[in-house]
Parts: sequence; structure tokens; C-alpha cells
Amino acid sequence: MIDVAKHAGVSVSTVSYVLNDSGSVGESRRARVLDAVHVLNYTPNAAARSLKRRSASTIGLVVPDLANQFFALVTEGVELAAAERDVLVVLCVPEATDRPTEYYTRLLNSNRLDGVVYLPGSGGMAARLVLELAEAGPVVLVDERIPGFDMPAVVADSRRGAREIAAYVLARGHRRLAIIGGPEALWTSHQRLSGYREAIAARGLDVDGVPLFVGDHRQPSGAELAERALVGSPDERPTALLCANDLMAFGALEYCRRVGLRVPEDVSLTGFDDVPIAAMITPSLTTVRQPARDMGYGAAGLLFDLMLDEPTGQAPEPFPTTLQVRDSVVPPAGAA
Amino acid sequence: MIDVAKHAGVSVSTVSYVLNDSGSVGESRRARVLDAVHVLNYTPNAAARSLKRRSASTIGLVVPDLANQFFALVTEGVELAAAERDVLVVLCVPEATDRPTEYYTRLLNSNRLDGVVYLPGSGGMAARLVLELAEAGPVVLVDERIPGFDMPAVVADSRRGAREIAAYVLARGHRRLAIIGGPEALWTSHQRLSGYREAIAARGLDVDGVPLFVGDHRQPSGAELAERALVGSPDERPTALLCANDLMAFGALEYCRRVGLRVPEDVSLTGFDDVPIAAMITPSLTTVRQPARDMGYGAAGLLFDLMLDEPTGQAPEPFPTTLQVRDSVVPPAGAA
DNA sequence: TTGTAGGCGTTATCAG
DNA sequence: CTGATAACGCCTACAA
Repeated sequence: MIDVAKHAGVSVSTVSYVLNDSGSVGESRRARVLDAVHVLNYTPNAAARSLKRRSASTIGLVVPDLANQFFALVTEGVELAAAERDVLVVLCVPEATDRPTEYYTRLLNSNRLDGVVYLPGSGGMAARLVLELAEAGPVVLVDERIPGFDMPAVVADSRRGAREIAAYVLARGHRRLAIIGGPEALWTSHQRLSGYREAIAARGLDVDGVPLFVGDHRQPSGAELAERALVGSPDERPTALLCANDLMAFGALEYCRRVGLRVPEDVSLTGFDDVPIAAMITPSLTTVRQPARDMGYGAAGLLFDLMLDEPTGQAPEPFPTTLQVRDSVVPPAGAA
Repeated sequence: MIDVAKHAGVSVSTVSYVLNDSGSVGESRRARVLDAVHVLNYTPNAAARSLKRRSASTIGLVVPDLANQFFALVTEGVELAAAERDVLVVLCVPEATDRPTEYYTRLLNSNRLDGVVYLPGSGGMAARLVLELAEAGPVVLVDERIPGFDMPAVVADSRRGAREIAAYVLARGHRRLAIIGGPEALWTSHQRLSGYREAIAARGLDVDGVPLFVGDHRQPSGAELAERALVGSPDERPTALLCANDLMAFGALEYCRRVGLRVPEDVSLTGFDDVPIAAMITPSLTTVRQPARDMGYGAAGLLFDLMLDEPTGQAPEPFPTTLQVRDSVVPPAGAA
């Protein structure tokens, strides 16, 4: 920067002024500076900047698992929002690297990160640690919430989505259902479960008669739980499986195929999220769409507001979900 | 840090010494420092550190598209290698944010990034810009190479993989093939194409008689090109489509399904990459596996070597590919 | 073994 | 409008 100043025949402060256009600088000098910057191919040193500015212009994005396209889409949304503000996004995949949540707390404390977008989602989330994280700096939760603490969060209306898809399955005549739920630790899991149960109750069926199997939102657990769910003779076992996310539905599908159960003829299947492949597999998956990219974009936006100490006008509305009717649900064998 | 020094009753340099364990510090003082650090919950300021050390302990990872699971897996490998060295990974998705490659050059120049792992892959890559990038700092290419310049790169043996899968298709009796290739600008596309053609030539068939349709490695282009490829009556049109990656094969599958062509009975299909879903769709996709996670891990490792100016013992071997025989290829209708 | 002091590259506060 | 100059927080000779 000193070189630039020399080359332009001005002082370093002038250079700084034109680079940030703070202060006011005469036209000719400004032009000379810009020219010098160009000629010397000068780029300000980011470390020095953030030392002075006390901000790294960088946020963290914690995701459980990139192979889940839902997370990948959220990530793209976050990226976009960050790019609009010239902020960098560092990717954190705790389960691929086994870095504990405390690690991110440190990143926040050391000013390496100005804030964090946190996506639990495969359930490793210990609420205590997230709260700790939130004390170290601004944190926004995506598709999740910690009951009793109103942390900033961007969510979709999971309960409603679950209710609608369960109602749809029931309307097609299914009476013996099983639920493959998400991790116990997640608020979202409970929301979806509630939604399913409300729909079941609304049909006048016995809610407690519907078995629940708790998975971890990953594909293998879907397969495993489908195996446990689909026991008994054809007229005893469930005719439909409500899966709390698409990946587990894929796992269930895989299991069915392996043991020769036809989907949807022998067992109907639903998912949740509507990842791109859901529409592509055979049978295409009936599921609930969550606007993943928008949620990521919204979460990052909210985080930036928080970082500027803006009033943030209270919790944002849940994003709407929409039922995607496709081929993986048909009436059960003996239906009217 | 001054506070810590005070609290421990030592000087700041002593604190610095214990924190980096450089210098040698008496046991009792060291303990007092550590204690003070703990009590005050002190975390060193990263900006100041990198200002002094001239290194941000951060690398960039440029990927075209996270919805492609191949890239997601590479990303996980990079994450892992970085985590082992306590380095952060900044995710860059140029096409989601439309930041030009020049932007990353700036990041390197400003010391915000110490190096870059670059994954072209959907073909937006202008070789000139990548070379420019490489002048600004260490860069490792993944699954790609720039002919004429030996930039550090981690690749798989695409040509061999392509040759094998084409040979397999031919061995099943197919004689009318079409190729859905990758972007013209990518070295990898040419490798795969060469592989296909070598296998075709080896069968004594006319290489130029096999039509080539050039796609962009995304799903929609697969559908579109399948439409263009599959014209003519059943005994004129191709009986097998060789797709240069899995995503385009998915697109082709989608198209076939839409127009009522059965896969594999009417049209056989092959992919390349072996992303996780490839095994899951129906029919499961015959494809060539590239060890994505290992490639990411290897690329990041290579980058770190480069960053330390280590000799880097010349270009690493290509990773081996392996043919995955599955259900999307069967002998053509009229086969012996 | 320990402490003092200078500097890393910017920005911001002052006088001029 | 412009230019010295003092931080920002840490590391590292160098001196004690």
C-alpha cells in the first residue's frame, strides 16, 4: 500500500480513502491512486483489514452431510446470500471431520467467523452446545428450533406438511401405517410426527396403534427401519410407510426392492423434503416440498441482519411446504 | 492477551510462547498461563495471527454444482484433509453466485485464501483464467487437466474407465451406439470420448458412425440430448447411450420414461462417476466408479504440500476407476 | 528462562 | 481536502 501511495505521489491515508471511499479525495488524486492500484496489481491484505475492522467478512455453515441434496440446496442459498454481501462461507461438516461443536465456538471467539448458519438435521445436535455457540456470536438455525429458547431460526411448516401428506395417504384408503421418524433430538422430528398424528386422529383412527421407528435421517437407517416395520403377513403389515425425509424413504425403497416387495403395489411410501432425485426415481416419490434454497438464502439474510444488530423484526414466518403427489402411493391391495 | 499475561503474572511473550509452544517456559509459569487462558476464556485473534504469519489457514474449494453428488463427495474429502491440518475450507460455487474466476484470484492475492482446490466439471472453465489463478497462488485441479501446462492435478483414469464400459456394452451385442459427451472445454471429456472410441475401434466398428452429442454434465442436457439421439425407427435408432456422467444419464432416463421408451429393454444406458443414487434408481445404472472422496482428500493433500513448497514428487498417479455392472444395460432387442 | 520493543498492513483520528 | 500517526492483537528478535 505504501508502494501504491508512492507511485501515485500521495499518502497512504489517501490511498485508504479512495479504496473505501470514505473521506473525500480530489478527482485527480483519486484517479492517480486508482491507476497505481491497477499498475501495481495491488490487493488490500485481508488479514490486516479484519484486524482493524474486527470482522472477517466470513460466516460458517454447519451441515451434517453433503450427500443429502436438501442440505446441498440450502448451501447454495446461503452461498448466494453471502456472495451478495461479499462474504465468504466456510463449510463445516462435523461428521466428516469429527470436529466437535466447541470447535465452532472457538472460531467465533477468535473472530475467524462473524456468524454461523447451523443446520442440524441428522440429529447429532446437542442443544446445550448450540446455545453455547450462540453465546459466542450470532447463530441462525435452519429447519430446526430449540424449544424454550427463541434462537433465530428459519424453518418450514413441517407440521402442516406432514399432516397433509398423511391425510393424503389416508384418503387413498390406507389404514395400517407405520412411521419412520427423524431423530428424537430434533424439534422438526416432533413437528412432523405431530402432523402425521393429527391427520390420523382426524380420521378417527387410533394414533397409538401406528408404530413409530426412529431413524437418523440417513439412507441406511431407512432401510433398516423398513425391515423392522414391514413384518407380518401381507394383511397384517403396514400398507404404507410415512418417512420423515426423502433419504430414509430411499432407504426403505431399497429394502423393499431387495426383499421383493413392490412399491407402491405392496407398500406405499412417502418422503419429506422433495430433493431433486425424488422425482426421478422409480416410482417417483410422493413427498412434501420444502423450499430448500430459499430457506438457505433466508437464513443467511437473517444472520446478516443479526450481525448488524438490526432489529430483525422478530421470528420470520415459516416457509410454506407443498405436497408433491407422485407415484409412490396407491390405494392398498384390498381397497374399495 | 495482555489480560491473560496480567492474570498469570507474566509477560505477553510468555503467553505467546506457551500458546505456540515455541521458546521454553518454566513449568509453573506455563501452568499459570494455561489456567489464565482457561479462566478468561481467551482465544487468540485469528486476524492478528494471520497478519503476522502471512497465512490465513484457509483454502478455497471451487465446485460447479453441489447438487451433483460427485462434487459433494469430493468436497467431503477436501474437508477431511483440511480438518486434519486445522485449516478452514471456503466453499465457492461460481455458478450459484456468478462470481467470475477473477474473484478467486483476488482472494488469493489478498491472502484471504492460501490455496485453491479447483473442480471444473460443468465446463465453465476458461483455461486462461485458471492459469491466471494459478499465478496468484497454489492451485490443484480435480478431475481435470489443462493440456500443455502441467498444473498439479488429481485425476482418475477416465480413458480407461470409458474404454471398459464401452467394451462392456459392445460385448453385450450393441452395435448402434450414441455418445452423450461432456463439455468440449474439458480435458476429461476428451479422455472419456477417446476411451469410448478406442473400444469401438477395437471391435472393428466405424468410429465416425457413432454420433456424438455434447452436453454440459447436467441433468437437463442429458434429457435434451437423449431426445436428439433417439430418433428414427426402433431398428435405426441407437440401442445404447453412453453418457459421460451419471447426471446426464439420469436426464436421459427421465426422457426415455417420458416418451415411453423402456430402459434397458428398448435403450441401454451407461453413466460415469457412480454417485450414490446411481445404484438406487430403477434400473440401477451401469457406470464407472471414480473414488470421489479419495480424490478430494488427495487433492487437498497435494495442495498442502504445494503450500509448504514441498518437492511434491511430480504428478500423482491417476486414481483407478472400476466398472460397476448393474441393470441399465442388456443385450439389444434383436441380439443373438 | 523471561521481558521489551518493533512491526505485520490497514484504518481512523487528528491537525494542517 | 490531505497527510502524519497511533492503534488493531500477535509474534519474534534481542537483550537481560
